[in-house]
Amino acid sequence: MPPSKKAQSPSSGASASQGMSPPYRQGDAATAASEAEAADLSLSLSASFSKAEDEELTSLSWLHESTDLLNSFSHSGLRSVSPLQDPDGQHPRSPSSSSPSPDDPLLGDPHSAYDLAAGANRKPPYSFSCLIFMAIEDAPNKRLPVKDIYGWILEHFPYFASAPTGWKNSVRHNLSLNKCFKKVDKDRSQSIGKGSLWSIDPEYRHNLIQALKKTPYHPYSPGLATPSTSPPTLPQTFHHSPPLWSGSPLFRKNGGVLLQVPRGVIQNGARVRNQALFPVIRPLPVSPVGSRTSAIRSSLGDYLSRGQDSPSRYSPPLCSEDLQDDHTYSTAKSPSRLCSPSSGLDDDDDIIAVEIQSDVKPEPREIPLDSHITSATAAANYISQQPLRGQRRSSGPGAGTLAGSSLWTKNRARGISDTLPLKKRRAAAVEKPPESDDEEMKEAAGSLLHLAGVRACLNNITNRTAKGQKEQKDALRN
DNA sequence: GCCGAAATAAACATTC
DNA sequence: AGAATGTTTATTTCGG
Repeated sequence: MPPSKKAQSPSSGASASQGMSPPYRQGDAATAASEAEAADLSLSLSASFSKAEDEELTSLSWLHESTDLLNSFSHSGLRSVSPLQDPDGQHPRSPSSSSPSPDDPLLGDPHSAYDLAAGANRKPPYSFSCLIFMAIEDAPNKRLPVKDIYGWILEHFPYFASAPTGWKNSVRHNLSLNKCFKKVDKDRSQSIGKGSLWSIDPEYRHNLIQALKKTPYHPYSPGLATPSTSPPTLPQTFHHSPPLWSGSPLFRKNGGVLLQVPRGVIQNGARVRNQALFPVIRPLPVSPVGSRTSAIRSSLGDYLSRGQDSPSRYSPPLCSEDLQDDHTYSTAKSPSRLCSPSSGLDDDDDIIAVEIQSDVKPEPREIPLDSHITSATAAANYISQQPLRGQRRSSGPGAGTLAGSSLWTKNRARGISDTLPLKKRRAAAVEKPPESDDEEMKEAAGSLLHLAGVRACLNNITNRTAKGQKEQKDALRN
């Protein structure tokens, strides 16, 4: 395509994803909540998480309930923050390109981050994948034809009503390229007219949830403020915040008043301190934390202990705190993918965060914790399936990460059969052992398997005996 | 400057 | 036939 055409594109260069870098500013009254509040919250969270154990991941209800709880927490002395806006009102500013200004009218306004008025002319902060995910999740049957996905996006994001029509192409592009989405077999869904129904691949569902957790409006997105300049406000465990959207059960349950925005408008989930929605996040060893943090961590610790006591039970999706690994749901190779459908691993499988000790930065990685990943082979396989650096363009056409991670899969799949449809090739690729011969990756695999294998084995053992579990955990932490 | 992630554009195929 | 849908490739942008 001629570059000139690109230049003419009104939306070129203003991708939503790029606006998704944490455009937050931390509030200055975030330390107001009392110790007692933190303790209470801790207890409540524990109860909430305990309840979550009994729920299935097929529903986000556990998420929303926790959101509710933490929303109340957010009103107990923590100040809301808002995304920054470009002077043109189109895109959130990245923190790097802006300096906090006390005069910013958005600062502290809990409802201005992405409200109806702004939404009409501001590009949504959600990637297309997230938009599609939300649309499908909002559907009664969790499946939608493309046309209805358009409709949902239009309904909830007025921006697109006046946006160039290319966004529809992008939606279709995402649906096709993103392995998180899959077409419903048309045999079972006839009479919907042209096209197919699209649904979320359960295998990648938590990846999408993780993507949503990266809503740019989350005030404590890692890129927001450096720890040195920001007093400890929220616990580390509050690092990711799934947004609420109008169709979410919680939002509905509260009659749309939960977050006090007009019904039908996408809610800025960042205003909700619901970090602990993902209770199996294992807090990393970080710099000194406040008592609130400690309280939450204590709560999480309890949850973790209980969760490991019953490993077969539900365990909410883990969110790695590693910014790189977790940067997108697609790059974070789905742990379940690791074990592939044939392994029987599903969303209910336990996942552990492997904490790689580093003087510079901890790099937890998601490793499925089940019988399939307790061996060095499994860990090595996990590593070997990671996309190799430098393969991006040379390995073939790619459209980014959604596309990019599937890119790797696809390219591998392509070697299997160029004649099969893309997604069938993917499926075939999953069954085929990885062919990575990259020595560097093997070395990395060795390193990681040591960490992952040791930990996974430990956990496996501890799953058998509650007593052993506690001891192993202690040993692990030491 | 490189890389990753995502958006965007477009060509082409398929389906209705 | 034409529009909608689906797939694929190429390119661009921007933050890290």
